[in-house]
Amino acid sequence: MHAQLAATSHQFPASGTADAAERSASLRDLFRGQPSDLYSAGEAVFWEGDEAGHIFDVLEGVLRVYRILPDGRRAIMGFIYPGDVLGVSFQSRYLFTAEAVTDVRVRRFARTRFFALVNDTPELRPQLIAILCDEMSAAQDQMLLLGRKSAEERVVSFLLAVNRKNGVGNTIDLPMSRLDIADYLGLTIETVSRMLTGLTRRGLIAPAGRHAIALRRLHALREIAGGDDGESAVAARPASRRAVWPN
Amino acid sequence: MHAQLAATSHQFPASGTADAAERSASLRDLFRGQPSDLYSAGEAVFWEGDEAGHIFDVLEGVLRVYRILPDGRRAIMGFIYPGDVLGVSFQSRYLFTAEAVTDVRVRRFARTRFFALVNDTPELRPQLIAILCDEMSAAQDQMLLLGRKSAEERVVSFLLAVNRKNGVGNTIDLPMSRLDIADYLGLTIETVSRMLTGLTRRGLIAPAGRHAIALRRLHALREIAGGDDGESAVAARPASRRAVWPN
DNA sequence: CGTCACTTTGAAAGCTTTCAATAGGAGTGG
DNA sequence: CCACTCCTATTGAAAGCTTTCAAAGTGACG
Repeated sequence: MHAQLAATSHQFPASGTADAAERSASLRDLFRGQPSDLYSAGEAVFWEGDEAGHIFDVLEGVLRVYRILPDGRRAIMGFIYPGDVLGVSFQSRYLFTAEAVTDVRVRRFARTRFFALVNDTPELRPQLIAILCDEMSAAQDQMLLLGRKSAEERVVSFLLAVNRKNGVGNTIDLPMSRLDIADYLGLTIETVSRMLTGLTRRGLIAPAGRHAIALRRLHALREIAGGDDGESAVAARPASRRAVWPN
Repeated sequence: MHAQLAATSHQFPASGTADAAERSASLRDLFRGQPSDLYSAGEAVFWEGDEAGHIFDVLEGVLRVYRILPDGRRAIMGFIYPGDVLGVSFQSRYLFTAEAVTDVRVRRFARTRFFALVNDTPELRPQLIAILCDEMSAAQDQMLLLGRKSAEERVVSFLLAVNRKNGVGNTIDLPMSRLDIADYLGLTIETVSRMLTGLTRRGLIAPAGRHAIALRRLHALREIAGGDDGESAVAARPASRRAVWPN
């Protein structure tokens, strides 16, 4: 349930699961009617340090958001999927660069107007807080991963997170390159590759081409991942995405 | 300016620097009149997974907030200082344990009532968003540190962050143990110790007892830290803590 | 002043990275 | 439609940084 991949975004529940109150005024409805922009794979949507002019609703495609150290080392803070809202956790400037991994379609909304509207709409305010809390939760999962997990645990955690967020029946799509994955997990491409090879050899996963992997033994994988988040945690916290401001 | 240490808290400007608008209704004013609770060093204020009943204003002392993997590995998500507000980024449950590093005095406020009040007070709403954005910013700094910095860079980044947040003339107080620092930086106590020894040998720092360190050559230290955040970034983003909702 | 916990230091081991080369795929042009 | 080229991914071997294991040193506290 916790959007581990989306360090800086929030995925709303599928429309079918929204209750009446939420359906009547969802944050993402604000983007309805906004013109949609296209970005080709590799293009930047905005740059770290830019004036934070807009907030984005991702309709199609996947983005990576990252920061870079002066000497060029890159750390990817998260991958943004369709249904995520990108850019809510900024004040005046973007804290990272957002780049299209695949071709991407987004709707843009002026940040100023976005906050003004949310501020004026009582039903939307808790949703904004919920987004930010989800982002913090994902960021903390990632800090735990980066600070205390082994290479294999990181890779498996990543695969499971992708499966939760975007998986279709235990097969996951990985549109990003190995370098992207490595920079997200604090590893090198070689290490990521070796871990995937090892998991394959043990029959835990089955790569299908470069950008798809079938997860074979979810239970074993979850055990490897560390078990700190994921299904078990979800079971323990079923309502975590619901109302924040208890009206 | 970004509160790198406070992964889950927000430090308000000193009262003297607050402008008129902020002074009239600061978020922390909500805690005025609340009874203050004392926790001895080592005591937990709340536990990960607990129902998130309260939000805390830290008056004195330092806290550590952490998560633990099933096998016992610990990752400290941040240290909370006086002036920080703890617990705003939770939905229904606490995402981590908060424990007193030193004796601590806090004011408690029911989370439900806190959000209700903020929701009903237009001047406070942007402040809440600002807190959450600052937390995200700190979390991202930490992800960059954990994912892409060397042991020495991590230790120096930490020292500089403490100096920015709590330093008095280039001398910093480190109330937490080496184990706490290690678990915060994704290292071991031995590595932290070795890095401090190395920095001392090179004349970059001068330990004064176990829990205080004088920073000798700030410029050189900043260079080691990686230069991604800190003073330079502050210079480039002077107004980042100010208004969020552009009224 | 002694004990206990924390910190520092040393040496060896281990995991990940680095450097290097091979393999595999996608896209392009003939 | 196939061959060629380039980019990405995988694999191998050695190096390096951090950890682990162990022991000595230091400081706080009773």
